[in-house]
Amino acid sequence: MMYAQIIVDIAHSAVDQLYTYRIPEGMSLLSGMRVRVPFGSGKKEGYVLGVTSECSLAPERVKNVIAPLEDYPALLPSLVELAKEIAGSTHCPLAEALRLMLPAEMRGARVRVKTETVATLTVSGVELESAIASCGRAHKRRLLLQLLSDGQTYPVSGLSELVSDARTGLNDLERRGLVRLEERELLRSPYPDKLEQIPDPVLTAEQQQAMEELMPALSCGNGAFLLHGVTGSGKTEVFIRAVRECLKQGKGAIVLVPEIVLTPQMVTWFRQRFGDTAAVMHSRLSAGERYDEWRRIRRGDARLVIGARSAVFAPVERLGLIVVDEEHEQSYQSEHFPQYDAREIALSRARREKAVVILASATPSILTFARMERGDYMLLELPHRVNSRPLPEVSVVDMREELRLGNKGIFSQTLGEQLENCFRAGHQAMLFLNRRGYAQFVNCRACGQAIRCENCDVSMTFHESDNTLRCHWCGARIPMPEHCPSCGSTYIRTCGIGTQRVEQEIRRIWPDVGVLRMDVDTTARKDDLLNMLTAFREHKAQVLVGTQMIAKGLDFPEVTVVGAVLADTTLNVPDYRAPERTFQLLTQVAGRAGRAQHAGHVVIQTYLPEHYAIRAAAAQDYRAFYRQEFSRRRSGLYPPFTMMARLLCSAPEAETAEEASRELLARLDDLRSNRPDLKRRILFLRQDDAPLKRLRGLCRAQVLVKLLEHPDSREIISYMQELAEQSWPCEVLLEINPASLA
DNA sequence: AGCACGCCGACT
DNA sequence: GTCGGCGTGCTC
Repeated sequence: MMYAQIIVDIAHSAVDQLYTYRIPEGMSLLSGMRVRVPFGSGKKEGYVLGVTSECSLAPERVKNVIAPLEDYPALLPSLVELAKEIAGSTHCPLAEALRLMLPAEMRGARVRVKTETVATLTVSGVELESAIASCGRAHKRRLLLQLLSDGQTYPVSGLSELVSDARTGLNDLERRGLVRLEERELLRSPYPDKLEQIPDPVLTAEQQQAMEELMPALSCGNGAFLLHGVTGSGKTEVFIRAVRECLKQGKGAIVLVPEIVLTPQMVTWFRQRFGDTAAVMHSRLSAGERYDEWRRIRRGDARLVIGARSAVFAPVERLGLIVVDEEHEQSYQSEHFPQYDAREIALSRARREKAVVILASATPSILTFARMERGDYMLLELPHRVNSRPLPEVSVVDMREELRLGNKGIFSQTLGEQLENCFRAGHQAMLFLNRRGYAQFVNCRACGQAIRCENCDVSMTFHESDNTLRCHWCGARIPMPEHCPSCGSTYIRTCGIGTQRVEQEIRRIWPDVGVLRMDVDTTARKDDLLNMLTAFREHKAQVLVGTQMIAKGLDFPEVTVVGAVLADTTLNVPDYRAPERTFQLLTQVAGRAGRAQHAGHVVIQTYLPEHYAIRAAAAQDYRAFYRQEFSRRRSGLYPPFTMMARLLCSAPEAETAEEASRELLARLDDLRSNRPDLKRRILFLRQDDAPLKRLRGLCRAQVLVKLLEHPDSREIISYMQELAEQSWPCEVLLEINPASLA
């Protein structure tokens, strides 16, 4: 008798264990298969993690597996191991981690295999001739036989377009044994169009050098690389060659991009070079598309996968390479549970499966560059743009000076002139401002209060389009009031600028120039974003105004002027990563200029022209920025030297959250007093309100712990995890180095 | 996650 | 006396 060790697909710690089921006679189960099993009073889906002939349980307690859900193991062994690692490190139930490995719609059988009927001729030569001759007045049947006479298989739907009611004729021909009709699986492809193939460009000496360093690693199947190349240096060409080498060796590859919008562009680049082998994986595919793409990959029909962070779990066997493009992007960190970081997963998966990892960026994250310096990654550098195109010329404009000269507008004289010249020459421009809406906030000149959201502890942003105030945290909107809600005065005004204001200003100064604005307000629907990018690429507008959405890796050859309308918006965020984000954003934005034949101009407007992040970005000097930022992190005790852990308590009543957080603080304080060895790893421990005291109607209190980056700190984190999992009168969430400390 | 069992309050 | 609240505990 055989038994299966099964994880039931319930993401709850109470059932996070292996259950033993009997495999009935005649059923063959393999490790990795999904099954239906009786559980408690009902039926559940489960994952077979092992098959044994032993069973230590009393036989009457063991139930039978009902049936496998697929006839193949949906989970690759290496991905099961990866799931175990994620479950262990993020303290989530194994079922939850296993779910990451499958398209969501596969669970609960919410999606079906789509099929079509296809027809093939079963006869040829003389037999076919006589069959055609015997058709007599049945013209349609003769025509069908002639259409099929090349021996190829054709879908019935296609034949129906040429011959009306083809199905009737084909049914008759099948009865007579001339044609075989069968059901064939149909794959819903997100990018069905065929693309023209383009030849390989000649590699630059730097690209060649990078390939030479990559080749031995690709052959022996291990190694992690940091590909640091300035914007426009042709990093993509290096991945394309590395992927090709990998496929040539019969191995598979995964290319991660930070944003779903960047996938079509990347897919096009790859498909232009190797046809339709690439599969796409990201959360915006339709259920059917995602399932079909997943199956193409699982069956080995697609060995190259391109996608956003979830694609790191694609079921690619014999994986040879994982590329993480724009490695520094925040979006590789998952915001929902389990909170994984696709970069770390890529490194771990690659190590396990003997694959190469390439982390690529023009502005590597401080953490990645520090690891490279420590020897974790090999450095590949592309310090020059392809075809010796110069980096764009960057000017920094001091907006204080501008004000002193009497310019109260949002464009400095320099930016104004650049835009004017650009428009006159018929070129395109991009204006970047990391704040959507019309104004940053609205305040009352009588009482000085800014208007705040009822649910969240933040000031609301004015949206001119519908004369509303909106909360950018919870999405609440209220009509723009005429009186101050606190003192009733009518002296309320808008402060600061947002993308809407920039758009309006362009329309005012250059009424004939076409403007497109891209931010979450204009790209709400599924295809808005892609449509706008296409429109801009096709020159349907001359200026693109946008938030960081427009900064990332997009390639618009006609853009010659790029303006950062107010660089300080990202710098003034109270977060230790603000300088890093600002530098990355400005460098990326600047890199959008002058990518083709025309030289580019970049104007950075700021009230802080002396700041090292702005200076380094203007000089396009990554290493200068890295050196300063690294020493600031060390002296200020920020990551990667330390880690921040937070227990966040949220409850409808402030009192509940506060009490819980005080109790949590007390427990951690006990740990600190009882364990002198751990005490020195704790840099600080404090309880207070979260910076956003109220969010979406919940009151939030927190316990913040700053720890030295040291193995001992693991134990403290584990203890905090245990605390979080205990039952509290409110929700308690543990976050490690959270992306935002709001 | 579900569903059972179990111990205390107001209802035909 | 019973119906029903949701607290604790188990599911191969």
